[in-house]
Amino acid sequence: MGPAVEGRAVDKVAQRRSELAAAALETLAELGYARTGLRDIAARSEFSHGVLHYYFRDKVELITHCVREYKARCATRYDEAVATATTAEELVAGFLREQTATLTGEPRMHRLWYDLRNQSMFEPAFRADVAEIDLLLERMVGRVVSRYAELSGTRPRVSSTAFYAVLDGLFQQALLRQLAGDPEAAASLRAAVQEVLPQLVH
Amino acid sequence: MGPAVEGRAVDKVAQRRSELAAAALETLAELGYARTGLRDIAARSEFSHGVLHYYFRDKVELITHCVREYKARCATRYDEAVATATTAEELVAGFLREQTATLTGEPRMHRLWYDLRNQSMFEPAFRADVAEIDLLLERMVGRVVSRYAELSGTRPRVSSTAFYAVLDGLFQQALLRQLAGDPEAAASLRAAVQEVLPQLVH
DNA sequence: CCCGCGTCTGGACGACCGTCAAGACTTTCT
DNA sequence: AGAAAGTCTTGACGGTCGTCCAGACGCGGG
Repeated sequence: MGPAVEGRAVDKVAQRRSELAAAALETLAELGYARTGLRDIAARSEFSHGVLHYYFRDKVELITHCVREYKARCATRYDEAVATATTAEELVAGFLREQTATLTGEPRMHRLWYDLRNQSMFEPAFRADVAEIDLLLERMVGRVVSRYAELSGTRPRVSSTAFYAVLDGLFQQALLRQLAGDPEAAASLRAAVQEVLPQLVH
Repeated sequence: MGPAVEGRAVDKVAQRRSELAAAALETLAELGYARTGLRDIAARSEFSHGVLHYYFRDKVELITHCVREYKARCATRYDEAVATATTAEELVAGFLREQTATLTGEPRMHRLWYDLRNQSMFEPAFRADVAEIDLLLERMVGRVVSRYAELSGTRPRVSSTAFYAVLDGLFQQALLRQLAGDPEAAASLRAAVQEVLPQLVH
């Protein structure tokens, strides 16, 4: 029979799905979407490849589930900096610290995000989830910007949509350089943001 | 024996390589890197799949050659607008016209570019070519910006590297929306650029 | 105890992949 | 004309892919 308490069963299944999704994320971050097979994912977990179809209908559902879990981690990255900063300079410093830390610390995770976002341009099945995460990220940037404006007594000169796109473009260039082995990548991202940001909020 | 005049032979071979590269570009733009096989490419040409290894050592060289041909087309997109504009407003108008035209007219080609640029984050074999194209695009943007500054009697407030990253970020967001079927994608790109640009050059 | 169910393994399937080689066809030179 | 070189087709190769399935394993309830 199934588990005595249904809630427990759901939890157990959900936990295993989460476990497998974590292995999938790690694999995708290392190999990229184009080179990742289900056997690669299973090899990074403690199970065999067959179990993936026990917990997920197919590959698309597995990756979709991955992306959903990934989302939760990302979209709160700067919230602490927003909450603790008492001056505009402090906020910028906290933002830059966090941004460069994630650039050098988790570059593989970020290239995965860009990879999946690109896949959504080809594969409609990914579009809804990608758009949702993108919106979360945009709002996160929006919180930073509006707090900055508040602290500095100024106001944003551009919409938060545009702001997010701008910062994302700068970050993506830095990520390309970081992954190409450029040791100056983080520093020049810092410089570029400090160059651009004051122009857009003043 | 081979052709009588070696120059002709090279031309012939180069032409066929170009022909096959064009078919490859079309296929990649339609299917994306992850889903494109050599047989798909051959099917879009008038030859069979075996010929690809006659003209290219392997898949990587084929795609690399594609990307190199693609580069030539892209990096001069705004040059005419730069050359003909006599006022700053005219230049902006020409830039925006060209940008929105390419967004709605060749979205598949642009998603391919972003796809390949992302692949270079995983596959070192693509890095050199991608970096080279990115540099060409950056310089193209640089020409637009410096001409704008010249015409308007102002000066750029940020480096051309940052400028390129910013515009690229805006374009990428618009492309995502365009491919998701948003009919407002081009209009909001226009709006965003007009919002951001004056802040960065004034 | 053993039965039944949830869980997991490991192999098999057909399809597709990049690569390659044998040979047919075409063109060019002697 | 005959030979040789260049060009292209075809089919095969070993491998990997996503998917599926028969069965083994563990475990709690009859």
